Amino acid sequence: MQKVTPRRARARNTQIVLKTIYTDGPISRAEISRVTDLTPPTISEVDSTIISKGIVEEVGFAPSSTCRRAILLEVADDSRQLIGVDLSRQDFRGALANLRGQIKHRVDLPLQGRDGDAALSLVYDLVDALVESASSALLGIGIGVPGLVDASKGVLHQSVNLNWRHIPLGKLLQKRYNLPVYMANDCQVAALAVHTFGAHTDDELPLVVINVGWGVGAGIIVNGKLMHGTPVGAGEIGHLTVHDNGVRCACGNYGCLETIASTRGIIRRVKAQLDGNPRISKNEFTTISDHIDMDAVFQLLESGNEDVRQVVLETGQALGIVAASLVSVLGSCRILLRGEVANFGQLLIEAMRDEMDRRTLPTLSRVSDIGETNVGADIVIRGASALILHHELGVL
Amino acid sequence: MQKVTPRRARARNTQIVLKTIYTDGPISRAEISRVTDLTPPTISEVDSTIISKGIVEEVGFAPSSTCRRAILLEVADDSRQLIGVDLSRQDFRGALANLRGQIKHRVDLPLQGRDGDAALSLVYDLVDALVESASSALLGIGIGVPGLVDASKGVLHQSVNLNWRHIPLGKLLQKRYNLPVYMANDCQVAALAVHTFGAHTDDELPLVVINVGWGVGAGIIVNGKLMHGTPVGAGEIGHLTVHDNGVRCACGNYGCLETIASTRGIIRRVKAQLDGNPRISKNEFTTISDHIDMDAVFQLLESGNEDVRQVVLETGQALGIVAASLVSVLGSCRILLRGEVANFGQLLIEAMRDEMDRRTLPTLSRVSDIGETNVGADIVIRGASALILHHELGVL
DNA sequence: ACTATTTATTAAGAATATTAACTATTGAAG
DNA sequence: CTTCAATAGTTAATATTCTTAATAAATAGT
Repeated sequence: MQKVTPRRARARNTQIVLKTIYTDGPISRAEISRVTDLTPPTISEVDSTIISKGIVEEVGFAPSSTCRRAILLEVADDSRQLIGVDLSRQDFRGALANLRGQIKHRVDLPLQGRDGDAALSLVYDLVDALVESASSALLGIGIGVPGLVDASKGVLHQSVNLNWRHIPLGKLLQKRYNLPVYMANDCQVAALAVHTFGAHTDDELPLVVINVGWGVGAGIIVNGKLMHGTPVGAGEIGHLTVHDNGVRCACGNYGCLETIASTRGIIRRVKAQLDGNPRISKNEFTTISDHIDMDAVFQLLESGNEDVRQVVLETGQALGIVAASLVSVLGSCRILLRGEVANFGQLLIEAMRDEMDRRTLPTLSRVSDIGETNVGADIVIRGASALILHHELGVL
Repeated sequence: MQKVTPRRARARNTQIVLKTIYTDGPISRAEISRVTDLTPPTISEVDSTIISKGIVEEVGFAPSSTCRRAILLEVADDSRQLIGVDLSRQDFRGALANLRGQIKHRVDLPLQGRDGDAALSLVYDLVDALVESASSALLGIGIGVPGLVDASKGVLHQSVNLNWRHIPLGKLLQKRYNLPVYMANDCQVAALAVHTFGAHTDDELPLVVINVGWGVGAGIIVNGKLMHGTPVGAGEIGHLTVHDNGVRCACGNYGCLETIASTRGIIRRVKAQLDGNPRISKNEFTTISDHIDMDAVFQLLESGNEDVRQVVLETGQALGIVAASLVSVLGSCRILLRGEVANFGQLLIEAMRDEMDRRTLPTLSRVSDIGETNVGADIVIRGASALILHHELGVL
């Protein structure tokens, strides 16, 4: 708990005003006053400071009748830039985004198998290039990274693929660039992107974004705040057991969600199905089942292959089991899928929904939702930049 | 988001000071200043107001050498009273508690099958009696009630046994007694009791209190705050499926946790085991298996009955499945059992632990904890009074 | 008695939000 | 064209609060 000084009080009220302009703008001072319950003089004072900083600008007049026209204020979207970094792929990606999370400049650096210090130095290269290209003042650096992240300390405890352990990435970058640095797990950051830039309207339900890729993880937002876990580990659903007698997982247990609902798991099962079912070998994509990748799986599904359909349904069931857990713990929530697997569309989602309904209190599942994310491919980069928005401007 | 006025800033800082005295007291003004980072004049000012209100008092001097002795401040435990009400039992119970949650006066009113308006009027009788008996100023009314509660609106949406639906209990009581009223689900309130009055030291891990009684529910506290669900439903784990081909549950699904890990479920299974195993009928407690209750189950277990032991292990496994879900969603956490079932002790807990370990990421389960609550029989009453402490005084 | 040291209070100063008064703008009515 | 009602926005004065700086108080050792 932090004490409240007049300065902090002002900072907080400024955040409230800024958020109001960000979400409701263009908006007049008088209207801000009504919405926030702050008095007009305070609004004027606060506005004059954020206008002088260039974050907000006057953009014209509101139409009016029988009285003075109101001056409309709007956030100057390009007055600041955010550096969003996505370290969850085979290539390190980063971008400069504006205050709306719109990407202005992109940098991709192929990882080419690097890990450890070499990978770290690639992060520096990436951010160097972005800082170099910035066309307006930088508000900070946001990072989405796979693995266990202690967001409050800026420490990446474990990232298997990068062979990083207990890297104080936050401090390292903060010192090098002298900018605020915020980091979180890539799944969490993706959830933040949906929450901040997504098209959903109701802010009520807890939001869960499940990422199904090489591994499986979830980002959870409750009451507009990211659940980090204390200190780490919220949303680590990939190793929840979903098949009592399933295959062995790298974690040592059996039947983890990742063994079923991950690109690896799906491809493995499709292969197994096809191998046991030689008639399929006529299909051009699968003459040698070793060549199967997710694209091949999608095409097989589209061509009406029943084996693949079964695999997709199984995947949905596995995800449905976990969805039931999420709903039981968090209460009714909105669950969104992300990753290549989302391309399975309604077939997957309906299987998931059925399984969830079967496994959880009807009262809760009835008001819960399952769908796909609508943010697009840059979801992690944009989520990472949203981290900065949240912390620096208090926007949402 | 609420604007910050000087008045609110002061209120917040007062809360910080009060909390410091509550948790660290007896403590001197100078020490409070160091801990909270507020300056000595502010501390003096704030203290003088809460001392004049009687909530805090000077209780002597700190031993000192070579300098002026510090005056120690302490919360006047009995300067205010809290009304805590537990509506989750067959009799309605309530009590007057002091600021430490120590119970000063108790009222029990047998429900005798009443429900609906008759039950509501019994609540009035209960609170009437408590208000009557109050020996110092009342800070508010806290209520723990079974069912789905919208805490922010004070509405009880559903309480099956009481046959209540959408009762605005908060408003009703607030009007009748003109006191602040806070309510939450009985399981949530129990978690709050553990968090506020329990003996655990680290405030880090999320805390989950699982109540196993006629039904099963959990209260979840993350970062010192109760998760309510939005608007309701967090911790409703009773109807998470744990047996794929289990028995039918009242909720319409099959194999819910409640069908296994509840007093009903346990007694049902013990009966079934004994019925299929006639040699046991020699046992005096079970000559007619219809007479079995939880006491009989405990005695059978103590006498080394293998069937009952199996039932307990199964119960632990079912709870372990749910524990795995909790840990996967929330991250590592401390899970405490409460209710009659906790009497099974280590046998149950170890079964639960084993199953959880088998079903969740070792990194997370390793730093998670399973145990029993240490608050005692009045846990709901005390938790309900803790609700008032939190909201009115900001203590924890 | 004097001093060093810590505690606590008092007095003055700076920041902030509020109230009340005032100016500015706009379309419509006279 | 002037006046008026209504709303937007600013200015000046006031109150609250936290902070800094100065002051008083207490205590054990010298």
